[in-house]
Amino acid sequence: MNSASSFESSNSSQDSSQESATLGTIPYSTINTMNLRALLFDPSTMNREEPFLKVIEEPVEKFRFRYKSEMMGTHGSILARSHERNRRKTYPSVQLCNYDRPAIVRCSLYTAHPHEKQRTPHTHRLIVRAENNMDKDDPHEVIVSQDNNYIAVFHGMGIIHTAKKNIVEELIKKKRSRLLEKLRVKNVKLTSLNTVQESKLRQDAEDESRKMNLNSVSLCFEAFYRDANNCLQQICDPVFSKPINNMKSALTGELKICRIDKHVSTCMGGEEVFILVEKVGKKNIKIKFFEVNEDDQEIWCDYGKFSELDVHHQYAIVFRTPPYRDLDIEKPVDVFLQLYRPTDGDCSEPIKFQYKPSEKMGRTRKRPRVSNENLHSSENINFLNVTNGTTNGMMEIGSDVKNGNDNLLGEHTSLSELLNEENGLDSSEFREFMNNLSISEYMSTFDHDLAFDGEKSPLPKDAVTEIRIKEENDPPEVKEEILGDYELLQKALKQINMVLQEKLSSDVTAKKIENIFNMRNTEGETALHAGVMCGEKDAMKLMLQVLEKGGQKHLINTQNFRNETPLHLAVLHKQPQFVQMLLAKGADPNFTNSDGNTAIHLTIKCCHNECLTELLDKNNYVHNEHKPKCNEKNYEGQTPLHVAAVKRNLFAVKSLVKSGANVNEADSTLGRHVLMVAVEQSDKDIVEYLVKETNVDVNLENYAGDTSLHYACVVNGGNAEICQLLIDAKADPMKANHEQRSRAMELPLAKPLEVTVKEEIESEDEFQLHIDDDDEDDEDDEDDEEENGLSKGCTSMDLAKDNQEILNILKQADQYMASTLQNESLDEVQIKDECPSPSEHSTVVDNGLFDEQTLTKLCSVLDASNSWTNLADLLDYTFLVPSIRAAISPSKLLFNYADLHGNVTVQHIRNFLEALDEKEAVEAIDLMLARQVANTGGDQ
DNA sequence: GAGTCCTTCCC
DNA sequence: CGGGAAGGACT
Repeated sequence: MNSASSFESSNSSQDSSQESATLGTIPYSTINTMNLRALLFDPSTMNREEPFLKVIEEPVEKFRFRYKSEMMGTHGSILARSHERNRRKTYPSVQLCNYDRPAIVRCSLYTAHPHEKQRTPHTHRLIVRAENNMDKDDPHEVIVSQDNNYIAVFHGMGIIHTAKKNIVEELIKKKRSRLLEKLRVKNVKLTSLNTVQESKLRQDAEDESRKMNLNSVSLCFEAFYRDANNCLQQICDPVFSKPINNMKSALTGELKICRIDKHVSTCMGGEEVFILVEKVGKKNIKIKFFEVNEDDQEIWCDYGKFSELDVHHQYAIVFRTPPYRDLDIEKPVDVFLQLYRPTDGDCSEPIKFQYKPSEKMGRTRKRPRVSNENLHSSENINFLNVTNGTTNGMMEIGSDVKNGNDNLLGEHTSLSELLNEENGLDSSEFREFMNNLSISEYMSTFDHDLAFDGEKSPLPKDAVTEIRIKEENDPPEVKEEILGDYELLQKALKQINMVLQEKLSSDVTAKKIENIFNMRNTEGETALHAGVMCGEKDAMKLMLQVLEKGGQKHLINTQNFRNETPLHLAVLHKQPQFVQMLLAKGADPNFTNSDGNTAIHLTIKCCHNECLTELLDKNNYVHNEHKPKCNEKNYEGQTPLHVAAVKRNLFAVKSLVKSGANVNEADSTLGRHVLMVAVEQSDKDIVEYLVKETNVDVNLENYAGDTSLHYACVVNGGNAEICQLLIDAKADPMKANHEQRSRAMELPLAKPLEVTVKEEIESEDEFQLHIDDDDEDDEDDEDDEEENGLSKGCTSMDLAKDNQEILNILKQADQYMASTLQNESLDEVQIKDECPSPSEHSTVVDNGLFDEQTLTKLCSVLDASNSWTNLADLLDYTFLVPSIRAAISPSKLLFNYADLHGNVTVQHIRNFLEALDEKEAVEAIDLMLARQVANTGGDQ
């Protein structure tokens, strides 16, 4: 394509008559635009063309630029791209076409600017190693002729990375020799440049050096012949190779995920994932999740959720997974995850990631969930059958029930009797409870269902697989230990019944009961867990009573292998009545499961507000020595409030706050408090509730020094509504985080090659602006720094600088703060020694420039006359003008800016206004100064 | 003064 | 060759 473009450009300057001449015998009129291109590339027409250069072998895309100091020894040379495909070494080559005499083809190093017209010699050196171990600089020349088919091959070239300090000198050297050569064509004797030319050269070199991309170069090929004066005459336009990029540069560097802390997420998304990455720019990186079909076509994609505040330096990103496209998947789905750089579209190698079905919280297996309504559904009874595994088991239960003598719990009367024995389980309360308990009814239902449905009914799939897996995996001798939920429950009830029948002494009974509640299934669960799982309300009542009366209340908190207590399971299965029942019998709500979650955490994770209400209801704790703790952190470091905010559950947030949860508690992973989490979730309602109805501290910062406002400015591109809420709650937009400001990080990492000239210029301006900002910061002296901690880091204002809407909101706070600052510390007006103003009474900006009266006056005058724009110019705040123009009072914003950001004195402003001939304004300031002198004098 | 970037050095 | 890192320079 290079040859094509140069070819076309060489033609494009010619008018049509020449063009038809160029095309030889073909009459111009017969050539339409469609076949013009084809004609030009037709070999038969080509040899009638003007000479041109054609790149035959492009150089490799990436090559290591070495510093001079690295150049001892050999380091390989620039090969051609084709070398990557075939094994033989090939080198960048060009062919001179349409030329029939020997010629010189030259290769030198140029910038890789996207527009060829703007390419200039590059400051790096293109060298070829010579015999004496000396390096010869470009240009490199090769003679072409018929002998080599007019092909120039450039081998053995390397690129020396010119050190920063030498860039300008190196450029001047190159430009000088080129200019001399050019001038010699007209004036053979010329040996040096005049002063004007030299200084122009230096100026150009300095300009170019500033914007030169040091990590991308291009080879420039030119063709010459020697004229009678031995001067080089150009044969045709130069052509350029495709860019060669510096392999070692961090800026064009490879995107890479080095490590990830988890590679599975539920399909609901929202899970926090940490990745370590090779250097990225926080403003120029995305995390892409995508799925491909069998044909490797992308069928779904979404992006990890994070803000620039979640990019740790340039090497780690903490993000939340996006939800998968289908939230009801039954099986895990494999997807991929990769880094994506928007500016150049570059991607890292994808790594595997898996979405798993959204599970019943805390459960890895699916179990049939039983609610009271379908308590005795045939499905569940069938499950029981299967659990028993054998007909034998079925028979056992069936016979138990039919045979009234050695029964489970037998019938009502015998049960009542049993309970009346002097076993320590006797009490009127318990008797009453048992009288209300229809065990026989409960059992007969069992009987009925068993007899009725028997083994005929289809079994629930999950139950079957679950059991089979167990049986296959477990050795036969422990088979009898494998108990399903129902089986376990049955066994426990049976044994309880037996114990109660046996009329033993109370301590033996206690021992036996303890044994019963130490029976575990394969999940490490007791009959209590099983009772919850099965939704057996009556059985639960019985068991809890037995435990209580037997004095083994602690067993109510027995944990399964995931450290879940029956209470955990009650909330996981969204059974508020069990929660209440368990709490009433003394269950401890503060046990944590293996993820460190209390029942409160879990119920919020499950979004079950009824259970939460029960957990937090004081009435449930009347006889319970354990009170719920609302500020406990799980192993993710979250308090229940954090979870509630993540789940965007306003009800839970409110309930927790009312129950004494601390709204200012930080999580232990990032130091986020609830407000910040709510902001991260863009949950306006929770934010509003927190700022308006709780004692939340809006200016709390996380470990990184970010406040909620920082987040509000950047999450999802910034949320104006939430910013407004925070600002109204007195959030401080000038509070800086702990980030170090580094210019390099603010520059786009890699510029797309397609970038237009205009864009380049614009970004240059932006760069300039940053420098200005920084300079201001540098001049904002240490006093400022110590007083406000403002000097370093990034403020919300900084983060919002690309979002006009939010910027305007933050500016309101500026106004507010300016006025409070003033009211609070008007009498502490500082006088600065180093202040350049001759006036002793120049006030320092951070105490407010003007009193209210004066400010109002100034604003009305300057807004009316529009002189505020001129003042902005004089104060060097020209860049502010467009953003504050639309404000009700631009002057006020200007003064606020000057007050908080600049080191402008009242005297400066006064003098500028005088220069602008704003007499009324000057007068107002003078009046104010006079008042201040009077006040100060009075005080002393 | 720490965090980055640049350059040199080394294997 | 290509990767890594030390150490100085630069914000």
